[in-house]
Amino acid sequence: MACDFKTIDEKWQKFWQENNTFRSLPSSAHPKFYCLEMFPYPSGKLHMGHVRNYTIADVVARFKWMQGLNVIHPIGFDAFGQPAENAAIKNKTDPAAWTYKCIDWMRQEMRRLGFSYDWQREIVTCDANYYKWNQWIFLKMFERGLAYRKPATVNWCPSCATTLANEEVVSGGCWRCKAQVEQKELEQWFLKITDYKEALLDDLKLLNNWPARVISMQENWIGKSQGVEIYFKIKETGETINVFTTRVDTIFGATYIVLAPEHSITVKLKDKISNLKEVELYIKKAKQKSRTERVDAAQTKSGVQIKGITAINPVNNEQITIWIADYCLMEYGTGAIMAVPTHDQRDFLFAKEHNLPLRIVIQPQNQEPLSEHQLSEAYEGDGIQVNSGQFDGLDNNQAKVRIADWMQSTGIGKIQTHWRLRDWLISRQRYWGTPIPIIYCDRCGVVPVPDDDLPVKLPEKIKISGEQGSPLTKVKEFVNTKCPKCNAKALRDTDTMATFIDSSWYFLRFCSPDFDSAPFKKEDAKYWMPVDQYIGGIEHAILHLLYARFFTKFLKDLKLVDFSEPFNRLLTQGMVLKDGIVMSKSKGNVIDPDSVINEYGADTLRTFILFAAPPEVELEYSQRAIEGSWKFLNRVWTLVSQISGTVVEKSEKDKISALLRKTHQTIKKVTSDLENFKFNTAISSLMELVNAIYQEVADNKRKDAEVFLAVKTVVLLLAPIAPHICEEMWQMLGGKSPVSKAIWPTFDENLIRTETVAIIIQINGKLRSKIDIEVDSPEERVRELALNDEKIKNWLGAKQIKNIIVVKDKLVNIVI
RNA sequence: GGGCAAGUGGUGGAAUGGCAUACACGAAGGAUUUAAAAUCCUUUGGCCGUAAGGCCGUGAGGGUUCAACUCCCUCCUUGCCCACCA
Repeated sequence: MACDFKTIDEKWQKFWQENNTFRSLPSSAHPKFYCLEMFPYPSGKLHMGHVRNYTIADVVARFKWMQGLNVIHPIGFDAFGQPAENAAIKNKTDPAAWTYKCIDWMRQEMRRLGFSYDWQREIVTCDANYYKWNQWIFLKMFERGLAYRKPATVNWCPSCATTLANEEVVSGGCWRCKAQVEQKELEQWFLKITDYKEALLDDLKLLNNWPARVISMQENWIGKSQGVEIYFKIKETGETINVFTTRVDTIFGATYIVLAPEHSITVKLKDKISNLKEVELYIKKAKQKSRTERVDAAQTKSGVQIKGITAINPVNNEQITIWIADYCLMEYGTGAIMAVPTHDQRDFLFAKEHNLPLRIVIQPQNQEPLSEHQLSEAYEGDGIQVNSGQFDGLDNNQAKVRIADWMQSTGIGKIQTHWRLRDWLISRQRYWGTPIPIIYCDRCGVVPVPDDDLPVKLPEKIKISGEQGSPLTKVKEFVNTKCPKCNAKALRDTDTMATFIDSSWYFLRFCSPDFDSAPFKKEDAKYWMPVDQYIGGIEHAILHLLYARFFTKFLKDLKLVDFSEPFNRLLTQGMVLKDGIVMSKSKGNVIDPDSVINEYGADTLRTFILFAAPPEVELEYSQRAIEGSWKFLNRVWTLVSQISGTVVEKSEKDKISALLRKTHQTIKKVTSDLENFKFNTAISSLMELVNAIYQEVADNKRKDAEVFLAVKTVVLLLAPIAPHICEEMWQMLGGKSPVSKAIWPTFDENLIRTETVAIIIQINGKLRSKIDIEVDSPEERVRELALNDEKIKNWLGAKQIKNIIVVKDKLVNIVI
């Protein structure tokens, strides 16, 4: 009789819900375990990527429950964001209505997958009870000077009169109306994440249980680099241009200087520039380009020389030309670079384009010396200094240090540390987000909304057209207010916050979701935090994780938390593919999880997704493999059905049977596999145990205590993976309380140990024979047995034995 | 362009430096069935051989080692992330 997955799914989902099985409260009786997945954006339906993410987390949570830990496993919705606004424009509805509809749908799907959430902790970030605390944290940052305003450029569509996100700019045009996108400067709010750059970098060392590649991505993003700031004098005026370089060893090869179009020197020395018109035209054009356009690798090496002024290289007093090029960005370094075309590929291409001089200053060792006129690309490797004055003959890495010291002591440069990390721009000219709690008063200036007036509520049911700027600017009741200081007429900030703010501290809100006098209750956070296991996609490896770390450090400075890193252990799961490409709407290869659940049940989908690949790598969706998982679960089901009604017979006591040993081996293997997220091999070994039970029942017609134990063990070990049918089977086997809260089985090392062990015999490293011998046999005996083995004797013949290597209980290798 | 992964049967994938291909899918054969589905059992890396058995084999080429899918070097391919980041 095949298993009726659908009925069983519903029965147990109802049971868990009615019995609050996964409700978690602080308790000193058991150690806590905080299991968290990256909460979803409510876009409409769950996709396979969600299913994978949440299934992995669910197995971890259920496994920890069964191991007796006090587990917190919450879920919520990251509900603010542009898609809701766009959907509202398209369907002429309200973003709130659309969002809550999506949430209802997704919540239902999550229930249908049997996830063990504590639903009483659910949070939705577009709820004023949540975003109130975004505003509160923002104001705390404002008080401490960590939130500040400065002008910044945005992508601006002149025809829609609205700002565009980078992804809404499609090859230089607006995605909706195709109009040419402009760059517009606006006063915007920034958070001073750079104040925490050192801690953000240093504390990466504490994250031993994060994937190495996420650590290195964060390191690169923070981008600490040691280098030298070099002062180039302008011959004609005596002004100085500061240049930052990490390759000071190449300074003698600098043959020109490149400035960012925004560099102030062009304005300052206007009068001296002989081709001013040409220069100004270039600057104007460069400023119109979006950042992405400017950094587009396909772009030609455009640039223009500033005529009438020349720079002096301070190390050799050489006069060199000065250029402006849009590939040089003002935000990095000093907005000016020294160009060394022989040892930097970008400079090389630029120099070739504009016919600029080359000089080699580093010669590679152990190969033909390079020459300027034969160079086809820059040489960026190490070597020996040449054409470098008193530093000739030094190894370039040594020279780097010597030149830097020399520059510092002679005052032509200064050793400096540069960071790539910029402050975080959080203003969005959008409706569907947290209003920025700031009021502008003619008399008092920038005034923060007092704590007592929080939340600044987002006006509801307003018209959103996607045109004529931010919708909030047109809501008079919202914009017009009174200054909290002087009570005069004043205006609210009409921007909203970037949604990454919402996800930067939500893990703390889960600890006390209803608390109403602070973002979270200190004692609760102290009990539950930090997150023991965090699980999510690699696409969040940089921004989300960095912002969450930043917020945590800030909250520590506020003394609201006593730890500096929010996530102890991180798992980044791989993507779900179909036919070798990422499953996505745009590719049209999406499989709806719902349809799989309807046909095969939630447990089948869960088992498949865990079995098909290790969690960190890509997973290829396969209908056949779904059926395979379904077959396996049915096999287990059939076994339990057959055995559950029968009388248990006594088993022979005197010896440890193969089945009992296999049972204990499987407990050991599955336990360690689940600890290490090796779900695929955990399932394999469960399959092996099930196969072994089938053999016993078929061959020996056994239905004794050992068979019962083996079957019960399968149900327990499988419970985190396929919880619905395991609950049902557990009940069939006489379990009184839910298997979800049953005690995880333990193994007996004595039952695993065997008396004999198979030793492999190699000749010159190749397998030639095998023998069974007693465990712990002395080397002498192993050697003797190996040499007396018939097959080995044949192989050896009269050949001379050079050496024999014996690895205890494992192998003998005879070298001839 | 930079950084980081990965490359193993027809397919998804196993393998603390020690039996390569566990487990599963697919395929072939068999049992059961009036028949089919489902289920159960057997076989299944390639080549040679009736067989016993042998040889080859983890992207390519080198190296270290008694022994390499695993460690080192060079290269190729694919994927991901970041990107004129000085």
